[in-house]
Amino acid sequence: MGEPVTDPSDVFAPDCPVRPIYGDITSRWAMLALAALDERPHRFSQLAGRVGGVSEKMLSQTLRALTRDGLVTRIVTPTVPIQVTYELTALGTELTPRLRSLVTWVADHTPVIQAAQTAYDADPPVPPATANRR
Amino acid sequence: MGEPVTDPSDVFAPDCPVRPIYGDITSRWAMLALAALDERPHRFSQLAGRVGGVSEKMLSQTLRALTRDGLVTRIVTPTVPIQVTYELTALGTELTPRLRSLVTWVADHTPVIQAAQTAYDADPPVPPATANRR
DNA sequence: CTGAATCCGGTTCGATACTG
DNA sequence: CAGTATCGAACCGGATTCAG
Repeated sequence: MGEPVTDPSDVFAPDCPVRPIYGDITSRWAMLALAALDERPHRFSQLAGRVGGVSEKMLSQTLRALTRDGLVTRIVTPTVPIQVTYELTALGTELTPRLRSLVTWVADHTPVIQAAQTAYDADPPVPPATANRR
Repeated sequence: MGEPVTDPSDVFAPDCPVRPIYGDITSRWAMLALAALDERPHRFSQLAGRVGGVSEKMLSQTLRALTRDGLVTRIVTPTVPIQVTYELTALGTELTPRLRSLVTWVADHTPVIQAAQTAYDADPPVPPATANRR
């Protein structure tokens, strides 16, 4: 009966609660939004401008997820037109250094990694042998 | 002419080379594969068993990307049946601590974050007020 | 200005079957 | 054992449109 069905605290378990949260945090735009907010609070449109390539939809969606996770605060100033500012919460501030550490590492090693990619692409291991040589 | 079109070294630039690499590394299964390999080398089927919920296709695809990035080594032992072992490269070993730091943080704060989610869901900000109150 | 809602094509994902 | 081929299902993400 009481087996090691799946320990919720085990990241390797399919239903580990850490997975979805990790997904929120490492998502394509979340990393950039958090990096921007780590510099200083931003308004929606400022973020949209800072995070190159993001659509309003994705930005909105990303910010909502981060706000829901308690990493970002959404502050509405009832001016007219209305104004909304986003800033990191204490929790968010605690997280960003680790995220930055990761991003920085990747940035620092990008040349090496790109070299590895080029080498790999130049001589693809186990090439499409099975692929129909039409 | 020569404007600050987009600085490749700027993560906020849409074409920053760091983005795709970052994507490889933080992808849903990459994090788990790297975590497993950080413990010790694994064979394909061992990884498939360790990483709960991953399909062979995704595992294969993930490992190929990591290998291409120079983070993982693929070692083929021509026994019969053939045997393939994956292990971290020096580069990969350098990366995993930062990844672990991130995962550990999330794991440690999962309760708090889940509480935030629950609170958020209980009282959705700007609820469908506009939604037709028929 | 700040988003939410909708439409919708393209990509990704997972399950299964099959090959070397 | 270690993957690849295939196919339908699910999700992602952009453009557009509209409301508060």
